[in-house]
Amino acid sequence: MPTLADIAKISGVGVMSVSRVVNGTRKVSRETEEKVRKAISRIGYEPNEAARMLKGHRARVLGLVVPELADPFFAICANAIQEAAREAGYMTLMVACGHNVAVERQQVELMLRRKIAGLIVIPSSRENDFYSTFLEQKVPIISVDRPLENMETDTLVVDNREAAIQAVEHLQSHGHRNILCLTEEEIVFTTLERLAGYNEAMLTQKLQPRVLVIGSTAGSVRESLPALLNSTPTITAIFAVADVLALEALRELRRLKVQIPEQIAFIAFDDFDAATLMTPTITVAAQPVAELGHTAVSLLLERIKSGSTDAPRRVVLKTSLLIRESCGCGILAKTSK
Amino acid sequence: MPTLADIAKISGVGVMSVSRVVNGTRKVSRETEEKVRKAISRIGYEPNEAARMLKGHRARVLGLVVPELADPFFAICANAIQEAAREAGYMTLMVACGHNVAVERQQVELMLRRKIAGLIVIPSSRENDFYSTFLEQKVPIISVDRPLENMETDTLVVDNREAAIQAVEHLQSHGHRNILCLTEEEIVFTTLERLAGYNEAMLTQKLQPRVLVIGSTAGSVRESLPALLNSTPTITAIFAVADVLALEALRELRRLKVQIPEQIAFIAFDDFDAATLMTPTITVAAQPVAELGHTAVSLLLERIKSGSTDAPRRVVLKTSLLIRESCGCGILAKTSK
DNA sequence: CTGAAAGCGCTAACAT
DNA sequence: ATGTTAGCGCTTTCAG
Repeated sequence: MPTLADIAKISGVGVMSVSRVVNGTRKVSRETEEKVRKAISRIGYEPNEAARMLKGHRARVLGLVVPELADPFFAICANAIQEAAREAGYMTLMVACGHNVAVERQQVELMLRRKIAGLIVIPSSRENDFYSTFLEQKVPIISVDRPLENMETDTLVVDNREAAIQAVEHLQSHGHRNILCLTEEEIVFTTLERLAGYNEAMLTQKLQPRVLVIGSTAGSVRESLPALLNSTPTITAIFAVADVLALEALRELRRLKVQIPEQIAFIAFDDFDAATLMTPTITVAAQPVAELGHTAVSLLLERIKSGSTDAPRRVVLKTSLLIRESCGCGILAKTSK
Repeated sequence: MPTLADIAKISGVGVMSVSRVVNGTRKVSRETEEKVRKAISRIGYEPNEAARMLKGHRARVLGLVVPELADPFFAICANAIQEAAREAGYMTLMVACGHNVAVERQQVELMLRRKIAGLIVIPSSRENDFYSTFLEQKVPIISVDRPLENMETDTLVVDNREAAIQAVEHLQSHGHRNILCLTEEEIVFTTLERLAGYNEAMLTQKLQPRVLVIGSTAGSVRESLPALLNSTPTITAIFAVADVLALEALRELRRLKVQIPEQIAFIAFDDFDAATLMTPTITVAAQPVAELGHTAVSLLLERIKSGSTDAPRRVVLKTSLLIRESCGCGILAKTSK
């Protein structure tokens, strides 16, 4: 693999001329450019990025840390991020840390050593002290979907609370008063916000919030849901704060032969594939996932280019309630309960 | 950001001693090690990977090229790859090229400049001449899911043909003789193999293959499927060679109020989420997606470590037919047709 | 076991 | 417009 110097020797010009031709940094005479191009195309040449970076420059690389890629939300978001980064001339160093903070901490340090220009992170947990090293080195960070608490970084989230309120109010508009909120054990920011929205919407209408916390084990829904459905007063609607929860619950309701939306109306978070395939189709609060990714890159690049250390920004994207059948909208003769 | 030399100065030892402590390369006396560690923890130190690489070493980085991440198959595969790479001490430079060869070509060259140690690729097209540069520079490649044609690289695929045969034979065992194969316009390797398997299974039983090619536009199924279902002889079963096709077809069948499996039995490729959520649940030919990812990394690392240029290997993983309801297995009184 | 020197491939900063 | 020089931060090499 030939170096700049090799090309210089062959084409009979100085190294800097070659460098200038390769990078288009400054004017070079027609003929030297010709000579250099000829030499390059003859023996081939690939600039060595490592050498370039030694001059103190940062790599044209963005770091991306997500909890995992198997989850469509993260995957679609990562896809959009990669795409946007690429279009801006950056490569993407990606880590799926398996929801594991130890891995997150270690990999993030490795990214720093590789001199990434900036970092986009969907934090796996509340623990995030290790990101301070980035700020010390003036490497900008943006957190997506969940904030990095107590960190002076840009943040991009969706309006989870408002989305939950919308969903619950919609169920209420169908006459439901006993609405169950299905939430998860692991306390992540988004879940809490949605739960808060649920509570707010219920209390505003002076309704009693009823929350079922689902453990992380697969059979967890199966254990707890049936009993709850038979309790008094009878639950007539369910709001699930995450798609995984919704899927499990729907499987269980299906097994119990519960009619949706007649016996139980249902609204879930996230517009998962199956939502339009099931009978009935599922009404969901949809997040602008790809937009989240693109926006994250824009915000980050802005910081990188300007080098500004102004007060961190918090950008909030809107969700949209996709009304389908499971909320009861498909049913013509809906009697109020 | 302090350098090795800084640490050396502070701790009052030579740079090489510092280097040796940091890398654990060779024996260092207790006390120098002590001094160095102290200095490091006092002012902090992060090795500069770029400088390390200048000595001709390749980066501990694997390249990963996939068509996109929004598709769960690629996402789960990428997830497994990242995980396995990380566990082996490699970072992952990832590109989702949007099924676009031009992007693939360009990004792959950038990876080369970054001195990646090896490349894992799910090719977006048949065009792949640009990968030859890697082989020239002795950077190993492994192609996953689809082979790199005419390239001397390791390949990891699943047995698509056999999977299709299994699926079609299963439908035949239910008495179906008029089985429609739903396939896509874009001619990718996997699709062709599955189609070939379908044809083989049909011809073996002296049955007439019937293939419907679905265009890439969303409404394509809606246009062509209804007419076909009314044609003679009546189709009684469908085999869809990809999950996207299956989803579209299932949506359409649902709209047409076609009973599955009574009127039409159905088997699809890929174990998509919705398969267990729909009514009926969908029988599928499932690929070992995560295993595909892990195996790819193992094979690649083997090459990287050994540096061997032996004949390329082709590893074939088995699929499994997950029998659920849509094939007709749930129906007790199944009359042969 | 330790240190000094050379140089990896490139570019910023000066020369010319 | 072009060439020359001096490093960037590290490790390989060779001497102590």
